[in-house]
Amino acid sequence: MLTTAEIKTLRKLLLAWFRQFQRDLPWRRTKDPYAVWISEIMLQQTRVAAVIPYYERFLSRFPNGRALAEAPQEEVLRLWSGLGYYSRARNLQKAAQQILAQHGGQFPQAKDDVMALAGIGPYTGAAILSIAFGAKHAALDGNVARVLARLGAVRGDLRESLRWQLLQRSAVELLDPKSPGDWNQAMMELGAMVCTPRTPQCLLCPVAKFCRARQSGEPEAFPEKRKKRDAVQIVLAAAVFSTPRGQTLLMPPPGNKKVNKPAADDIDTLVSRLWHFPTISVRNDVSAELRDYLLDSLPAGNGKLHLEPLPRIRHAVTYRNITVLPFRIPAAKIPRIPGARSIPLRDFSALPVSNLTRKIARAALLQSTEPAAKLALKP
DNA sequence: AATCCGGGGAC
DNA sequence: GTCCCAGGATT
Repeated sequence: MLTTAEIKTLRKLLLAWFRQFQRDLPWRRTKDPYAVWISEIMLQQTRVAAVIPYYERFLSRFPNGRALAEAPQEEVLRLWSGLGYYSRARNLQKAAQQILAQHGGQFPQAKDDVMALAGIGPYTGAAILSIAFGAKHAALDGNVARVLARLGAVRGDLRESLRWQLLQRSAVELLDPKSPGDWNQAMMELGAMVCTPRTPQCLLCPVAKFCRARQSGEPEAFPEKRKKRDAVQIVLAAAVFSTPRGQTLLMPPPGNKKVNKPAADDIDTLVSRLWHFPTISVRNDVSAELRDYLLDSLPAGNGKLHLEPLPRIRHAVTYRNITVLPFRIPAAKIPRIPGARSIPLRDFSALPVSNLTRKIARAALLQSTEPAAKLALKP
């Protein structure tokens, strides 16, 4: 436990450090609640470097809540394509529509109203309210939890309910009531830049003298590592149709089916419910199973299918290790399948796709015998 | 309380 | 290869 005087000193030291050394990030140049909101959603479980280009593009395409609320969902997903956790984008637009309908397009300032928005939980609500409105809410995320666990030498799994509540109380106690937004960002910045998971830079830490983990001699021993579930191996086969003009075929986002518990190799889930190559989960004879699947889905009389194996692709999502075996299928024209689209293999920017689909397209391009394709790839 | 959802940079 | 990231929704 820290004394009141120690807490005041700690606040002063950390805030001074933050104000001197903070990174210049795009969302720190504004207090517009809409912009702060977009940044906080994008930053969920996603690193700063990955977010920056998406943030810039998204705000330039959707400058305000109304533009976001009134856009086609596919356009929102298209701007999110590649960032992952696509329910964030779907919830983001839903919340924009809530704000338009219930708050006249103005981002709400009451905590209950903010927490009622789709995709906004305890962390994000506190972050937006403190940063955009200066409200006194402590934001507890993974970075802050680690910093607090080290400051107090907290043992055990931080995500455990009671322990998270303990950390939440610590966060509230330390919160600087004079500048809650800067304080929350300072705690996160410290966690991201100094008090890092593996090798904390205690020599650079402005509050090291208050840190019990440092006093213990092994700060990196906090917090306790959490155990992960065993990985499942999955093998998929994907069809990459290819016309002389460089067009290929993508299947539309799968509709929402009422499956309680999808299998680990459920294709709809693995393609993130976005546009995707014709894909199946395979067991034994890969090309034969893919051929059978295609002959079933294609209109009759499409002739013979020539399947050329492409280099295999590795992709990891949560607990799944996916191997994709792509096949290039030369075709004079793209077969007509209801809902499917013909698009250039070289440019998927018109449709929302996951990075798994991008990887398959890239493998097909690299393998292409067309010289121009290789030249166009490398900048 | 557990599980799931993407993806990749840092180590 | 492993870890985990400015978490939230769902069950």
